[in-house]
Amino acid sequence: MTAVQTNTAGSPFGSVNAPRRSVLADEIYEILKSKLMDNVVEPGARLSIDGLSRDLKVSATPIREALARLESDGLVTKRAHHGYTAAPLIDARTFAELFRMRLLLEPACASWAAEIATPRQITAMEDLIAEMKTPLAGDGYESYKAFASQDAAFHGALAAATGVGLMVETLERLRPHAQLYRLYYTVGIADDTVREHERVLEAVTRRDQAGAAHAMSAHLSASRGRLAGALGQPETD
Amino acid sequence: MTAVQTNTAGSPFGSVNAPRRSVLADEIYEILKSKLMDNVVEPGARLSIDGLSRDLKVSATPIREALARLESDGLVTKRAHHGYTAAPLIDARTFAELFRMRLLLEPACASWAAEIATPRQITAMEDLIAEMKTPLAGDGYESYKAFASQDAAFHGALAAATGVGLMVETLERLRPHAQLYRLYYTVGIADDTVREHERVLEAVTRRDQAGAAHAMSAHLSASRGRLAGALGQPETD
DNA sequence: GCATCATAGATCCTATAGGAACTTGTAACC
DNA sequence: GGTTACAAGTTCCTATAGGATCTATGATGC
Repeated sequence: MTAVQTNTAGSPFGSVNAPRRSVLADEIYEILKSKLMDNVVEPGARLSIDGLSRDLKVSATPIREALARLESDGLVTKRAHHGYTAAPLIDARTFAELFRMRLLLEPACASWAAEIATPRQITAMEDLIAEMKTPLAGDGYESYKAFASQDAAFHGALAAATGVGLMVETLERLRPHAQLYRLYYTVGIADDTVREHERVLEAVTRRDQAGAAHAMSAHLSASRGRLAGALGQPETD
Repeated sequence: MTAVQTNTAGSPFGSVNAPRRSVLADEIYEILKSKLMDNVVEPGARLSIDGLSRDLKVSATPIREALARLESDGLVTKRAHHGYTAAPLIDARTFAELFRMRLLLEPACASWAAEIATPRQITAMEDLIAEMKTPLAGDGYESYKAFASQDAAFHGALAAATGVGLMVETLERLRPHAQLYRLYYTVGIADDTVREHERVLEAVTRRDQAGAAHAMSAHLSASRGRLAGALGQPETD
């Protein structure tokens, strides 16, 4: 945890001359959420309120609020009088549940998107796929993280193309990519993923709902198979 | 804490002699969550931190924490420097999305439960159905609330019977019954609901996965039709 | 050597105080 | 009558202080 005080104005969070559009607690929330999603804070790591207060040079109050929100988000766990801990790394059971839910939700998501996605949304998804084809710069860990981020962006854009806010929220809540991205490090980046995304988007583009659902189902099953090895378990089906 | 610790008669949180298993912020969270889920706090109502602090006779700190958690839960909304508001009543769009997601999730839920529900879990669901058949005591509003609570309990038990924690969480997060129960007041209590629950459970009991899914799908479609009138919109499909 | 107890330090939790921001009411002006 | 400016009151937000709880370490007794 490094100090955030980078501004000569004395405020940790930007110019004192600009009107505040958010409050400190919101900003702390975003900073901590980012660190948790990016695994800058390791899964299972202790999060000390006093420590964060010192590091971020703010009082405990906004820290507590931010952590309370993150608890409800499922990103941290809290034990009374003991403090907060970053949610643990995904285990085999959660992995299985996660893919089971994804295999229920995301083919339907693709099908719905095939029904009503706008040309603009489709173009945006094409751009995301093109971006995924660009060789990634940087060393191993960072490139896997970037890949996972692109992967997540494609799935997120597809959900948004359904126009069903509750689908977007439901998938966001599962946080598949934040939970799975570390597994990419073991199994490597898969060109297959990009091709599978392309097949999903082709079906969406030609308004083939069943095709989109099938392509997404195949993508998820393959993804599960690729990642399962990283968990030290063989694929079960 | 001195005021609460020495105040036996007026303590909002029970006996001062019992060891505290939770902290004040947790208890405030439960109290407020209960009031929001039960609509004791009206949808759209202002929630004043200072007001709650005075009413509950605690400082603003645990109030703020509890509200922060409830914001992430989706039960309240917050505007910086303006305060918190109870989440608004369900509108037609959210209603449509809610049933769309339920029709995706809950037939699968019933199917999964048909696969692995234990006899004990099935018996518990039978008990819940029997309870729903008991004529409800009390006046209109309270009986509709009780009915909605029983309805929710049956669906919750079914989700638990899948053994998939993420399914339980996902359905909990949608909070269908807390959002819909007010609509029961307009359309009345439906004996059909009980019969539909019975059909779902019969299929689960005989391990008929497709039958369970179909029965749940029929139940949700019928429920949607019954409740849609209360929204001032005709059923669209 | 092991178990128990006491102590110190760290951390968590809540109350309180003070400043910032917002809302409402009133007076002055056109 | 409508508009603008200002003041007062209310509420939100954060820092600080103090007490409660937990953890680790050392001392003592068996």
